[in-house]
Amino acid sequence: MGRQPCCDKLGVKKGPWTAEEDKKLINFILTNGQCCWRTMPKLAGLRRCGKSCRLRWTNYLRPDLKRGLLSDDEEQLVIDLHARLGNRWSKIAGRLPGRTDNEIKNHWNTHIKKKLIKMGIDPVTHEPLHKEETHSQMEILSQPFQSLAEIENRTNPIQQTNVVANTEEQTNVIASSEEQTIIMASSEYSCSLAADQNLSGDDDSNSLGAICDQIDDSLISYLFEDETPGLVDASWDLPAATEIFNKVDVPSSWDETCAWLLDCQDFGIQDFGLDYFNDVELKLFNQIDVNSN
DNA sequence: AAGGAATCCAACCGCTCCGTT
DNA sequence: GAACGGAGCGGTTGGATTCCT
Repeated sequence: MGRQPCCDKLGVKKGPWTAEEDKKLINFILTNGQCCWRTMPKLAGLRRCGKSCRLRWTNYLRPDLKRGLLSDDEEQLVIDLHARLGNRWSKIAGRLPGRTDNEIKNHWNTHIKKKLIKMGIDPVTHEPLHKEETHSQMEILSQPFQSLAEIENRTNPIQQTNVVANTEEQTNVIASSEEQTIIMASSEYSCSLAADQNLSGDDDSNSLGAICDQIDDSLISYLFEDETPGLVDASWDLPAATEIFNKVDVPSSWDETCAWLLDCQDFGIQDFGLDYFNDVELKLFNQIDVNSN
């Protein structure tokens, strides 16, 4: 006997969410909390699968989400964690507050993967793509890279030259130069990774490895634990957070409401407790009702 | 300006894990 | 221990947008 589908396929809407659906979902969760996803769509008056609701909430509507591109530091952390954990996006996301596994996965596939390949690094193994050549190039490196961004910058002059290239011959010469730089970059990356993985005990405070060394062993042991604690640690104290939230004006329109919720991205519901949101949602949805009439 | 290619990202799908009965 | 159901995870897709010719 196969398992039942997570939802009744008939009559279940798919595709992009409308503002009205978002409103219903937010309304329901703020009122009732994140209860059973399976029954939530029905209770919330949504013709959606429970999974779809959960995904929409966790990846887009949650008020504690950060928006926009990952910072250099975040990107660096993702690379390092990926080297250790592989494609365990939820574990990686767990160390980047306000970021979702989906967002990190997308960013990896669209940005970081390409950067690593460009640098001559295998994004799966984090090993240099030209391993045999790499060792002979290692001595050339005298200045450690400080970040992925710097590695990129160092490759830029060649890219600029590439634009000037017109003949096939010129292009070939440039390609080999670029390859050299890629090898150099990947060598540095490998050294950093090795240092990071405690394969090297050298003091390398400026290297990528040093940045990654900020992640201590306790973190790694945590990452391999089965249970994942909340994204935001206990250093958040509820009264202080509530005080901050009390200073936030309740929005006057639905658009503003969405923006307001996104403005709260640095805070999680779990930081304030359901009681707090029960209070806020009263104000919030009184406003929504007024504006929708 | 047009249209094809490339890129991005929200959303879906299928699977696994884990708790409950 | 088996069966079941809910939740979460990671891979993939497809539509929208941007870039390029």
